[in-house]
Amino acid sequence: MVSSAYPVGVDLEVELRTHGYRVTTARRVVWEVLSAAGDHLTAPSITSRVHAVDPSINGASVYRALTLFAELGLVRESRYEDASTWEPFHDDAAIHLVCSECGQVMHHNTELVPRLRRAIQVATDFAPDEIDVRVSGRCGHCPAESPV
Amino acid sequence: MVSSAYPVGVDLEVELRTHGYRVTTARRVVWEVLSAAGDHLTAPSITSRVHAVDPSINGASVYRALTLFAELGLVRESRYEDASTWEPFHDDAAIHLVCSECGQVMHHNTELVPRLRRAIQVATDFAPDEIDVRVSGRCGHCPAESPV
DNA sequence: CGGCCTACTGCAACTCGTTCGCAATAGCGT
DNA sequence: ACGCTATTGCGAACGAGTTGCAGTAGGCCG
Repeated sequence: MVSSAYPVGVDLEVELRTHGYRVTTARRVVWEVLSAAGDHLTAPSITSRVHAVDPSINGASVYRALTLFAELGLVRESRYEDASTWEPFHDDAAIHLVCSECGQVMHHNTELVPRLRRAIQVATDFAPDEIDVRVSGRCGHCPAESPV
Repeated sequence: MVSSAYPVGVDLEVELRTHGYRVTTARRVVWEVLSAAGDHLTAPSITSRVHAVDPSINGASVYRALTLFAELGLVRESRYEDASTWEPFHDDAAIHLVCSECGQVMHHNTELVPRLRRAIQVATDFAPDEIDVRVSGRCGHCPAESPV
């Protein structure tokens, strides 16, 4: 809820320069929007927030910045419903609770995720890389729907 | 691998008639494709397989059939990468192992999923509905990539 | 078995998120 | 400050998915 509540701990400028990329206004603004939100944002909503800050930044550049950040491992893209969402990178153990009423996405850390990883390694010949857990349901702030 | 390896156990005609829908060629063919594959299929690939059987079936009808099946709870839609995929419905306990080499999607059942559900109920005020677990990694048939 | 009603389909145009090519612009090393 | 070139803005293009409409074909009824 609070801005920058995210344990980002990443200095964008350093990150970019280290990899030989330029620090530009577009990239800086997109990064600000992302880390201020902390949460999942769809690309279109990122674009409009970016425009609120600086309308001269083109939508295509927002996509390009997001793609670059993803390559650098600074953000993660995932698909919810009919749009892709982006959020600052956080580790696997955080699972996503998506409220089907209000659309809010919450995070929850559980020891069961690393355990799941181990279970897969033991039970199958599949070598797990990323684990993405997404739970749909109803959050505490949304009223239970009346029975049909 | 084998056709209809899926424990579908659903008679499309009955299901449709019960709900007052007509049994049409388009719906039958889409259903055949889905249950023959058993696996995750993207809408475009479903469309092309449908066309292989009957080229006169329009793409729009494929989408309409899929949407209807989803409403009836016969298939489930989920988003992988940049396209939505559809598969015959199976219960939550099955998680998805997506090989990033060959793209193959496997299922794996684990007791940890119901446990995860309980853990969420206990630890949060979120009321979980569906749980979707997706693991990316490398399947047993794909060679390990050489170190960079 | 045949005919009618209307759910469903095929078609084509449309929306909308995302990408691309290219000329202009602005980082940043010197 | 200067110049090289990575990056941007723009507009056009793309592709998945949707929609309105007129024609077609399920399937109920007589």
